[in-house]
Amino acid sequence: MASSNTKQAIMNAAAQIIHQDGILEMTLESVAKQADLSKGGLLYHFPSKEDLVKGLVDHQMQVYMENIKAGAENDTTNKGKWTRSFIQETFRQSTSNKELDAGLLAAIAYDPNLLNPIQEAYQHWQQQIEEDELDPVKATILRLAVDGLWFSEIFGLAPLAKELKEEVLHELITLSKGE
Amino acid sequence: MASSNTKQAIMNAAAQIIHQDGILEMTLESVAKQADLSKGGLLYHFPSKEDLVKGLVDHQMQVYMENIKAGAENDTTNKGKWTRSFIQETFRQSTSNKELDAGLLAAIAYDPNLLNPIQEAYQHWQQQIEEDELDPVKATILRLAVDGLWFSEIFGLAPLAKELKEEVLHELITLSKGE
DNA sequence: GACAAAAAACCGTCCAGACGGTATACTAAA
DNA sequence: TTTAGTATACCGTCTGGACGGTTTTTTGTC
Repeated sequence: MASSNTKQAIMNAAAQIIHQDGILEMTLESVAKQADLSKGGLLYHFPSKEDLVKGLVDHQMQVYMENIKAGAENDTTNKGKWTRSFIQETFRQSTSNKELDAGLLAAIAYDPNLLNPIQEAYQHWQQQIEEDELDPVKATILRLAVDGLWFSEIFGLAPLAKELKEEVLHELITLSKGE
Repeated sequence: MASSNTKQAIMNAAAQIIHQDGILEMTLESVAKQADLSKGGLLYHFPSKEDLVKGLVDHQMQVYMENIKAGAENDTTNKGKWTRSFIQETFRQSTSNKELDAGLLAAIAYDPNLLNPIQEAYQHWQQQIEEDELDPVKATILRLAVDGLWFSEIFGLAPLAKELKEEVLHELITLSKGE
């Protein structure tokens, strides 16, 4: 119980360091310090650095997956429900949740294999989106657009002004309701 | 003249290692070996590792910028020319040029500040796209969609099948020609 | 064109520091 | 007294980069 909280604190600390100072600054010591813990204490919860990165990715992905599934299932309109849920949830993650960003970057830096769970989830979503009672090409463009928005936030590549961002989201949702 | 070739070879080597083995494997020694050079020789051309990463980013961005500018200027239709050029060139980069990917990932890992030139270029393009005689929201969505496509290639997040990818490109270009 | 001198390109070794991880000791609660 | 959790000390390895040297290319002069 303390264990679970500490684990969470450690992952938060790691994500924050990655976000602020870059991946190379995320050392066991720096994470431990940020989480107000000793290196030994950290290693008790994550026996290796790879375990830490894996923990980051897996934990964030679990939430991400559950939310998208729930969004699709609770949508009263069948047509485009997966596309819509994907748009909503990815938009939300991209603007508020920096931990998934950190996990993504850490994973590709430390070991591309750690991306596997994310890649599998995406494969599944892409399939749902292509079979969403919409034109597959247009639906895919909607998916790519939110991904692009997320991308722009991660790397700071002309992230959209708040107002434009809201308009883009609104338009994407509208388009997800079909022709 | 040998200098220029060697520099290019070194950057190629660095990009290849990043792409194959990840950022952490890109050490001065591994790059030197891949470029068929000694560590001393490498450090002659790039006095520090940061210089190497900066070189990667700057060189690739220069090409990227020139191509987008040229594409817009050579477009006979005024409406949507920047959006179209951005789509074309980013699509091209995302499918064939892995060096910009490598530069992007290396930069964010080693020092987020190294992303500045890319960020400035994007800011400029975004502005052109918003003033491209198209609906700004729709034009922005097109931009984001190609970025999303690039994103999907970098991280392997459900990269599109070849055929779908072509259809998406075609549709984006069509949409860039206005309502 | 010959050739010395200077500059450019390149090599291999060495080292201080940082890092991941182990071993072990401590502490508080049950 | 056991055990989960934390702390401290320590070790072996790797890495960036400094450095002194060597080879190759260019340049200036006759």
